[in-house]
Amino acid sequence: MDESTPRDRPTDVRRRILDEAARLFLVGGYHAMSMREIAEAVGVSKPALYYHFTDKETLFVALLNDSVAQAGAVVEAARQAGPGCRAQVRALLAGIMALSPDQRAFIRAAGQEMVHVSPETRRDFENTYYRLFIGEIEALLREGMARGELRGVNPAQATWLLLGMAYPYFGISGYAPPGDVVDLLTDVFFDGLGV
Amino acid sequence: MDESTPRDRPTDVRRRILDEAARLFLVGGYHAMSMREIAEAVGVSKPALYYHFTDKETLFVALLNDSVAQAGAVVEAARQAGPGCRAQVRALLAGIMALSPDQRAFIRAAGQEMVHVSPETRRDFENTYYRLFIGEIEALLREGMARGELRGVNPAQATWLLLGMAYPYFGISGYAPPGDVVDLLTDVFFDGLGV
DNA sequence: GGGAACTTACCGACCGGTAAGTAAGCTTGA
DNA sequence: TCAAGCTTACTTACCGGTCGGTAAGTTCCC
Repeated sequence: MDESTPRDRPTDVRRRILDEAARLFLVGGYHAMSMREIAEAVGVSKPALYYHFTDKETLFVALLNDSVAQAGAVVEAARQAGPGCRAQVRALLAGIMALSPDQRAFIRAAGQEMVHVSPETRRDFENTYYRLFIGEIEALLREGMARGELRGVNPAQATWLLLGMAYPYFGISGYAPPGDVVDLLTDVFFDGLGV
Repeated sequence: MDESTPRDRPTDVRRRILDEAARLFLVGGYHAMSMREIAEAVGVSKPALYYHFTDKETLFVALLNDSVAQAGAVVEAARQAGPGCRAQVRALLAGIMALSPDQRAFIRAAGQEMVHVSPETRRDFENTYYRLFIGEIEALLREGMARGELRGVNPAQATWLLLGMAYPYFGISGYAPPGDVVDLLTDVFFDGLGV
């Protein structure tokens, strides 16, 4: 199949806009992702961006949706890791650490930068985020509790505990977590650090 | 002592600038904290801000230093909570949860927004932050390990684990964590969730 | 007089967004 | 077959608005 035509296919430009926008977003958040800079980085004029996305917020939401879809796929894969909750949690953490550092940094930053979009957009996004990511983890832990594999906490608190433990490794763009972190976090979550 | 003079004492204006800057920062980060809006909120002209602070970055750093001093005081108080590491960790978490939600939200946001200041300023701040907060927690945990109260992890990893677990409760400005969260986090950190 | 604590009025840079024009390809009717 | 007309994918040039920051003047107290 012939992919290269003399003229770039339009989907290429759209894809490159998203890539450059994500790169700039990682450098300095929503405000660093200026429409002028994105256009320059892609090599098109600024109104070309507005041809592909109605405004800056729409472009940002497209980035967010890509990101949440990736995160959702990680949870879905963890669910397949077996009926045991511990194995599922370990697979979830392994999947998160297997994302690129930039992907993790993007997920971290995205939550903070939602203040810059309209309330309706934010609400829509948070619903998607909950449905595809947080809610799925919560369900996974709830089932583990029903099977008696966890104790002493409700599913929502357990979810935030688990994500919180992983959170420092969502840190800096470009920083890879140490290799044994998946085992460490799994062990602490289930067994603690006390002697 | 007479606090009210016909003319406001200059330290009052300086204090009010810091207060309004912090409030605006919490609404939408560094960029939402515009010098014009701060001036209007305080009820002075914009150049009055530049009389008290050389530039926006200096003002922001003053906010950060206030915040890190508060956080450092919490760690220092936790250290007094006894020779036992578990009691110290519990006191640390209790101290964090006893801060106002806005103070916690500020600490959370500050880390993300350091990208907007110059590299030298960031480096200076990170040194202070480490010296007064992270490093002190790390020392506290290292001493606990030396006494055999913790196992299976190095002090730096344990520090980030502990802070990560608390992190979800640094979340939204205005949200107070549930009352039992200190016990929950302490128990998970030392004993885990496994049956 | 002189300094502390401001004010008014302004600067250039950058922001998101748009109006209007255009080159290239695709569709369709004679 | 081939020109007319429409659509896609842009371009140049510009808009009003906000940003951080400053020069120069003013008021008030010691």
